[in-house]
Amino acid sequence: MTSQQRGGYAKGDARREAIVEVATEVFGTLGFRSATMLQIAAACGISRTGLLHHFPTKESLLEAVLAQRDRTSALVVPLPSDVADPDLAAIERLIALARHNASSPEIVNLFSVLSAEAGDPEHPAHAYFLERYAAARAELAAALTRLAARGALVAGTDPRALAIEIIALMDGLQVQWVLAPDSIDMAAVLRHRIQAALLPPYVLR
Amino acid sequence: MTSQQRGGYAKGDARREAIVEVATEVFGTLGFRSATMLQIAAACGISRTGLLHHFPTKESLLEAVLAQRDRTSALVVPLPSDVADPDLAAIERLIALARHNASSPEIVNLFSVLSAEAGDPEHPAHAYFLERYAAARAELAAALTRLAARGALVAGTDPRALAIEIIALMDGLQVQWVLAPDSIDMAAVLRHRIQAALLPPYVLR
DNA sequence: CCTACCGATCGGTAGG
DNA sequence: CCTACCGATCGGTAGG
Repeated sequence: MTSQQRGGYAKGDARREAIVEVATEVFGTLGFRSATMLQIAAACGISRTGLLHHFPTKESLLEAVLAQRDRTSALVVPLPSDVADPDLAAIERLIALARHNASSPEIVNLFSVLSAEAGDPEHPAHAYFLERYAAARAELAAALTRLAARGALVAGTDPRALAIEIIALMDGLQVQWVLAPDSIDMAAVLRHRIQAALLPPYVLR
Repeated sequence: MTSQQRGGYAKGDARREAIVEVATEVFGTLGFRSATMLQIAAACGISRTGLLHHFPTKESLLEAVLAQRDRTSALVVPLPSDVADPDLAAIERLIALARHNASSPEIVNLFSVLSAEAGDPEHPAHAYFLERYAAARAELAAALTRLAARGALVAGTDPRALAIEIIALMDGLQVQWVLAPDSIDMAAVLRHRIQAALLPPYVLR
């Protein structure tokens, strides 16, 4: 027991956070299945069994990585509290997220690789992504439905179909962007598509 | 080469084709790195060393899988020779391909998983997908440019940006479709998006 | 956090 | 010199 801090876990927590960051990069590069605990431990500067002290299984480390992403993605692109139009703001957050992702290749890699890998029902993150996409479709469709009710969308727009399309566009742009970052402006393409669905005077930032 | 010829390799060729089909499914489910030669061999009903007789390395098997996909994708959705409008037909082929893919989950899995995995520069299929996407963007952009010159596209459409968007849409729809096939109509969403870029009297089949 | 281990399995190659 | 494999085993590494 060190006595630098009384009864706290600051040192262990900091180590865990550092491990989760390294694991995010390794899982993003190699996928969950191909990544090994030894590689992650080495990148952390600890032994494999040392790593297993903090995360007893490879799956528990994956859970921590996904939970950390869910926590921080809400923080990096916060919803302003003083917005005049919450539905429009929800859509602008998607564009801001795409813009932010373009400066975080390791996060884009992570979701691009894991979401594809998780198509296999046996994959440990299968349920996570199933729920994640269902929730994303439902939330975005709800916001678009409210916008349609106000006459903000072009006539004949199906909110649910547009929600599926926008989410697909974000994911597909990431695949191309990972391969050729300089050729793809994710935020610009996304913004252009969504703006095309809006009627004047609605303009995206 | 037919299978009736004297002194031919009909038996070996048939075996190789069967192996490539099995490998397509295994690589599509687990990705290249996580799939093992033993799993593929077992699924073929031969030994691992028997498999290595036909494909001396795992990478050579991946090459054969990708080459086979390139060959057959041109066959499943052929370009009709009597089309009045080749540029429009090229775009209709994309929709036909999406429709065809919805009945071939193993092919969708393969490209969804491999294209994400190949974002890593160390991945053996990295160069393949780099060239594949660059070529796809260039070809589609060229067709769209010709359509724009004829006044077939809505004013202000950037052919290259639209090409990137359409390809991203196809890829992103596949990710969602693999997770929830019944919730996603890939061909319908794709057709709707492309139709929205066309001016009357241009109508997609 | 480490050393010391386990049952099994990895991609690839030997001779027959 | 060709094909289509086999059982056994190489040196290393997997997750736990």
